[in-house]
Amino acid sequence: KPEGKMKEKGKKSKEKSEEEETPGKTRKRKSKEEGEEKNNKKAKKEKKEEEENKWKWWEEEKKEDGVKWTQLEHRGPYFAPLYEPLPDDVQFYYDGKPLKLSLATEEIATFYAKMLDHEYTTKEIFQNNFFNDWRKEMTSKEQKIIKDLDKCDFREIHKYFVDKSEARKALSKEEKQKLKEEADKIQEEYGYCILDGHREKIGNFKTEPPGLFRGRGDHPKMGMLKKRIMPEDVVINCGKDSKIPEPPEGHKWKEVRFDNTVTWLASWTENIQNTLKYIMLNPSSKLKGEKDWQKYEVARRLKDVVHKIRAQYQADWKSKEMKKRQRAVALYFIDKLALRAGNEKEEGETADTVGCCSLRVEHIKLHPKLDGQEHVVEFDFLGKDSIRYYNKVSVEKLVFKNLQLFMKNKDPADDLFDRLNTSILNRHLQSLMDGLSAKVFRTYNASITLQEQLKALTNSEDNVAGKLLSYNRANRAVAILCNHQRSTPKTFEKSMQNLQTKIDAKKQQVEEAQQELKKAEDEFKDTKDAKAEANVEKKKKLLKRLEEQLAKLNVQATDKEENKQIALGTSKLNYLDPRISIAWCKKFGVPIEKIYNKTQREKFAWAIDMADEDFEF
DNA sequence: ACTGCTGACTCAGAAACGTTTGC
DNA sequence: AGCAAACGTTTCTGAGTCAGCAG
Repeated sequence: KPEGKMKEKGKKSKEKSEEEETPGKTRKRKSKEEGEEKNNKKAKKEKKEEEENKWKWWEEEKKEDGVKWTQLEHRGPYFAPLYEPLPDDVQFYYDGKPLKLSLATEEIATFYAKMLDHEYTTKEIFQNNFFNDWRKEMTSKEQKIIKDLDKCDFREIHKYFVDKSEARKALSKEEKQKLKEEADKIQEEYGYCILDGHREKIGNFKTEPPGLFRGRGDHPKMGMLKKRIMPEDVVINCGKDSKIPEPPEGHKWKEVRFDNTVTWLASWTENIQNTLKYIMLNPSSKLKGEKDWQKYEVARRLKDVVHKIRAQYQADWKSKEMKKRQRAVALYFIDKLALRAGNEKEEGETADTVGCCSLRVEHIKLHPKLDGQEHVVEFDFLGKDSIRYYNKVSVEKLVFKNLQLFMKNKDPADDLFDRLNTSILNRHLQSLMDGLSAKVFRTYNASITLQEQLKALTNSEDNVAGKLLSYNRANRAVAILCNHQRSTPKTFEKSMQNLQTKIDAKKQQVEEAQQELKKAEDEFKDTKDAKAEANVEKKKKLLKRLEEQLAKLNVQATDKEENKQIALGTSKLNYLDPRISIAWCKKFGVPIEKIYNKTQREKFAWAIDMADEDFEF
């Protein structure tokens, strides 16, 4: 099979390139390699076997509509461990005096105590929500005593957990190994299911442990008590003919059903927002992979009609119907800026965040002229996960005029698109193309941007490191488009400095090597003997190596700086058609391992198997 | 046709964890 | 060689999207 050969080649070239990058580096690495030789053989054999066992579901016929599986068997969720009471010498203090708490009250106290050095616990909403919920679980005796959170002293409990986690870190290698083996055993038992005759990995097979709810951003429910999930809360879903999972001893399930039109294995209702939580499969599974593949196919279909759609919404900017105009401007934002759809949310139940359709007047500012540009819209709002979206965009004159119109006679807190919501918008989109909804534009624009950027930035003359920098830059362009942010890593400044120090040192080495080469060349000129000639060659090699190392460091520094506040992972995992990246790898001889780690390769196995270097999104 | 609500699914960054690197 | 810092990976679970249904 040509595909198989391709893969082998990729692997070999990877090993080779890694050797080249560390020429003659220390015996340590070598001896390590030799020592691993034995295991290597075994590992290779296992790898091969595993590869043959891999389920190539993408080569199979698809199931009829709505049916997700015919066989599903699993062990049910793995429940969070029960609460272990504190030792007697670890005490809670109220108003300066030690107070022995009932078991339930103590457990909740530990949730708070564990978070003591987190910023959350300083927030009033967090404290109030916590205290309210805590008091509900107290005995009436405790309720009479504990009336003021400020008089509660959790510090001893806090210290107990800090010490405990440090003790765990300090365990010996053997003890850690043992713990790991125990965890692996649980993973083996509960972490997999059988789906249509194949063993598939489950994504989250553990129930969420009880604790204090931590929302993102300014969440009105932060600090509330998240209750322990019991088997009696859990609905099991499995195949009719398969073995029904056993509930933990002395317990029963809330319900067992056999619904093969859904993909979840178990579910329960979470008590904070009263919404459902599910146990589902890992991204490497057929069920997830097939859906992922399909998502990109829908986005590729959009590619064929996007010009028509754009022409139409531009025409609609002049529509007589206000509703149509709003729809057309909103769609323009979604297309151009990759905004999310923006469903309405229940006020007071969640953090105040918006997407396109739920934008309010206060979230945009109109500048007829700004920094030499015309018709500038300044966006400033909190989006998903309370991540700030800030952008100044020059828009078409008609869009600008329409926005002025939409904002006329409105308060800052009024909806910008008062005649529009996501269901109107999506119904319209569905009528334009089967399967089209607002989020498809994000997928489409992300993927097409990657493809274009890769084309524009990659230089086939570059070495692998240089090509990877281009890849990262293309990836970064997408992350910026989708506003995928991260907090600047705490150690950023310092590690940047360290890198700079290394660069300076390397520069010096290069200079020295240059001088030495010069010296060697002079000597050769004088003596013309073979030894001197060999020396020249040696120095040349050294210089070349050092220069390469310096170049690599410089590339690293650039990459790091450009990346400090941008999260590449989300787009890589969720928005970029993996076949684009794989085609690029094959075309430019970059090993796939350089851009996708093991987990990612498992998730994208379908794409790795089917994409060749000619793939076009 | 719109409204509200629910269910099922994707997508999101932080934090925990494990491995590698550099001193 | 040994240890801590840095870095990459995995886990966790909250926050969205979107379709379908009842009224």
